[in-house]
Amino acid sequence: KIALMQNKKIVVRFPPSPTGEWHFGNIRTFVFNYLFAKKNGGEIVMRFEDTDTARNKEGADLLQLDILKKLGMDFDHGPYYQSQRKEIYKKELGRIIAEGKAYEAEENQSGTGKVIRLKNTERKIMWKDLVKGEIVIDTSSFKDEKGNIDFIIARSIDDPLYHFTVVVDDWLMHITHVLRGEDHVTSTPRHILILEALGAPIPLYGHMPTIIGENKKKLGKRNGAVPVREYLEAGFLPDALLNGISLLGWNPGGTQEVFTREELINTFSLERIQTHPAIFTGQKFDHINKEHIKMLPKEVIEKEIFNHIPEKYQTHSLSKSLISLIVERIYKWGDVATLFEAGEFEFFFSAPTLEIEKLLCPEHLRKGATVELSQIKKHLEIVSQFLESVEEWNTETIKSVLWDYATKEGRGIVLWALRYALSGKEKSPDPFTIGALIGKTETLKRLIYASHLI
RNA sequence: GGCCCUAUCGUCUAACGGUUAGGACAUUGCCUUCUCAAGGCAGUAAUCGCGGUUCGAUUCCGCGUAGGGUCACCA
Repeated sequence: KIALMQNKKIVVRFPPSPTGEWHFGNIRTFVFNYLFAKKNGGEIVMRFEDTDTARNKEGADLLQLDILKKLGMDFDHGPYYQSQRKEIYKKELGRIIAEGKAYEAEENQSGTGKVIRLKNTERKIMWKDLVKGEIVIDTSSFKDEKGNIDFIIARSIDDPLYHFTVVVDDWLMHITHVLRGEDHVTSTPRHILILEALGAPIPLYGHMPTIIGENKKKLGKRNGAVPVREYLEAGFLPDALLNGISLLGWNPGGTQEVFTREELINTFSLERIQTHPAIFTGQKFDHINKEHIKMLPKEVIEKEIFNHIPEKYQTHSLSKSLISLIVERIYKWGDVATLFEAGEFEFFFSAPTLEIEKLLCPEHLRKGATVELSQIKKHLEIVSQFLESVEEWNTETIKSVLWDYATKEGRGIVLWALRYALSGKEKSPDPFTIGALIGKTETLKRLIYASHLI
């Protein structure tokens, strides 16, 4: 708010460590930064915090950047790498030492050198957190086991630690809003102290609640943290993912739950971020994704589905006709292949194997009538005769020629037998649709085969 | 354990002192020209506990309980 009043351009940052993959815990922080910046015409700085070279993972930065790109989350500055900014930290560190605000201390964990500490006094530090409200923390809580309140900001003049580098960068990169996870709440007073020593302005802080796993522990590599990449690979839409992630710990107040990217940006506000942790289950993601699929143009849906049909079926002329059947059975593109792999549509491509008894419909569909295989045989033969006469072969004509007969003889009985004869499955699309798709010749062939079985 | 934060259906959440505590996902049942899918309708399900303040508390306060975060020469 203050920044807005000063008419200062909003600048946020996203500072991941290149130590692993995005999961829903850490990506959510960036999503909120992204939405906040876009909503307010601000800018985003991308900055890798890679000063702990031992923890860095080769290529993690590129993978993180790639995911961001796939999600359509762009940034305006960077990516910067802290490992390439050591001279800057050295200069600032040297300055505050010279000014007497920090000092070299003799002690050292390994006993082989010095360490740099920031001078500190016991006092209360307060800031108005953008999501949590006013927070007061006493610096005396920084005391180490020896009672030393001066905390370490660098291993040496050439080797600054996280608290120092973040603060210097946030200052030099003109960050106005530091929006980060709740795990940084207790380090905020340290940052303010360093900022004061530096003579730098203090940005606005906002700390979002943690996302926890089903065991109520912080989401992490070892705790249910599914990589966002896997969701992308499973065929979730980027905008749907953004929608689902946003709803984890934020909502605009009404009953709307499906939002386009634009709607998300327009309605986003820090005030409506939740103050308690949210459990990540991924439960709503399927549903949200389906809703997003429905918003897509018909041609796009058809194209995507076709592209996800396993190759060996793609070449078959039937594949395109199956699309309308597929669309209502999937939540995400990856489900298309799953459907085929599970053999759900196998009968469209080759005649099914049948078990005679299954031609009889289940008890509860018979409406009290007794059914025998000999009757089924007769039904199948008569149905074949009806179909024989159909000239224009499609779902409607097939249905109309059979409907009265099925109604008279018992729809459950006749249609079940017909459908099973065509599909070999207890659960499948309706027999008229199947018949229309596989063609008159194939339909009659399967019916005759089934009746000969009896 | 110290310090900080939090507490509404199974889950995500709405209700800025007065509601039959709302929605969504999931779940259950029914309907929808046999099954499945899709769609429609309906149902089950929550204010952590105890004290205050108040005519009236989900809402404000205190205590308790529970959960989260953090206490590095990691970030």
